[in-house]
Amino acid sequence: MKDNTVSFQKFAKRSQNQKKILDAAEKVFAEAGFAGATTQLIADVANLPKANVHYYFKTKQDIYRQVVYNIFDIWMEAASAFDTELGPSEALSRYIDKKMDLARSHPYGSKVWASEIIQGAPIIQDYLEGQLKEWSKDRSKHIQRWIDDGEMDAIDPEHLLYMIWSTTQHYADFAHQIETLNSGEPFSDAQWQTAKLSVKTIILKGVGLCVTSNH
Amino acid sequence: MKDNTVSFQKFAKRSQNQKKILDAAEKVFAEAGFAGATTQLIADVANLPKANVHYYFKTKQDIYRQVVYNIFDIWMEAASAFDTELGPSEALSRYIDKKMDLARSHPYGSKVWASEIIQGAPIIQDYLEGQLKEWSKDRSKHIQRWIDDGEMDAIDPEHLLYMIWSTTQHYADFAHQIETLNSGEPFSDAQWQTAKLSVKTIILKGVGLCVTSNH
DNA sequence: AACATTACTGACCAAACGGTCAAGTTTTTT
DNA sequence: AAAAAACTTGACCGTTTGGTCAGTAATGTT
Repeated sequence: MKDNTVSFQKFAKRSQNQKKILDAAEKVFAEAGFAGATTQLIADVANLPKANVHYYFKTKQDIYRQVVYNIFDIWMEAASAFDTELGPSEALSRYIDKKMDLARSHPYGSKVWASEIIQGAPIIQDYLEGQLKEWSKDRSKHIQRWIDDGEMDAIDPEHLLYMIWSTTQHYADFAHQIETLNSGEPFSDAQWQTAKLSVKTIILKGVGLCVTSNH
Repeated sequence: MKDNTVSFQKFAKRSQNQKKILDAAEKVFAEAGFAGATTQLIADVANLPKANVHYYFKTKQDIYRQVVYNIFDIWMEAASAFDTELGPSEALSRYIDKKMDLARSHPYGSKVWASEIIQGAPIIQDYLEGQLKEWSKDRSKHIQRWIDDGEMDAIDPEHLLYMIWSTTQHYADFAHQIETLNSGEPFSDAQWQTAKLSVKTIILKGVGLCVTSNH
């Protein structure tokens, strides 16, 4: 059988094993840090022999790099929720919503990202200086325009962005602390709802806006 | 000479070397994580032979534990700035100020703390369940009282605390990212001032208060 | 001066690590 | 069916690690 189906299966197997490894690695890197993560543990979590992991990825750093890049892509895609065509209330509201959803759905990714930055971004410095810088300068300008148009309070745009990033990511990165203070229980759906609303309410009102509707 | 001076010197030498080691360790743990920090590097930064480090601390985990405990003490001391005898504006304002000052003066400590929580607090779980839980429940009650008395908006007190923690600590933990977005330069005095004011302004206004004065 | 305690350190070691490799199996292509 | 390519894996290896230890120096005590 030499039709496309076979080729697709071949591709699927490779890509499928790579995904298994990357998923396992994301969790292990998040819970142990780069140095504390062993290839053996990644292999165990992925349910593969260690040598097989090295068949798909040459080095531990290659796996790590791929994990961080994947996270970065997800962040950047979420960033498009910050649609400046909408008004400031709507744009900020949607962006915060999206970031809170990601904090819940991708906690490991957020943790790996946080650890990477804490340690001085030895791997993804180029992404910080490139895409992230560009994106944040661009959004800052839009926020400044809203301010100039009198649509919101005169707040330094970059600090507003930092506040949104830190607050939303806190629910992923510090989930363990929050869980401990929540009687050891993870947030329920209702608690996540409250969290999202609290964050949006404080930040929007804090810059002279108000929450428009609930997404 | 068998007076107190001698005993004090003896004590001073021991305590002085321990401090050298702990200061070095705080930096190394912050920049490499627990697993990535080697006792050799800690020794090098402390300017001591490795064997000497192990003379004062039995294991790497003992050093780490001490570092995290020291940080926790500093956080808790800062927490007293949240003086509930003052009104909500003054209390929150001072607390945010104090936390921002610590983000600037103790960035390594904040980073070690963040990494520890991210990895599930394997070492300091007892502190989370004890002192931190007690403190935050207590402050939450005070905030709730302010709300009940109509002194501020009805915001879930715990989420307000999380917002203060995440926002202030972000300036320490993500300092490298912020620096990159700031043309590779660390914040100047004026920029720190702006940061503090921005954070206070948004949060206080966000919960229906206003910044009282500048400390 | 003799003794005791504390401080210091180079050399060493077992364990764990990231990574390799040769020898196998399975799958795809011809 | 046979050759080629891709996948799988147990066994192995050089390096690095946290930690030990015996021996020495310095300091304090009598």
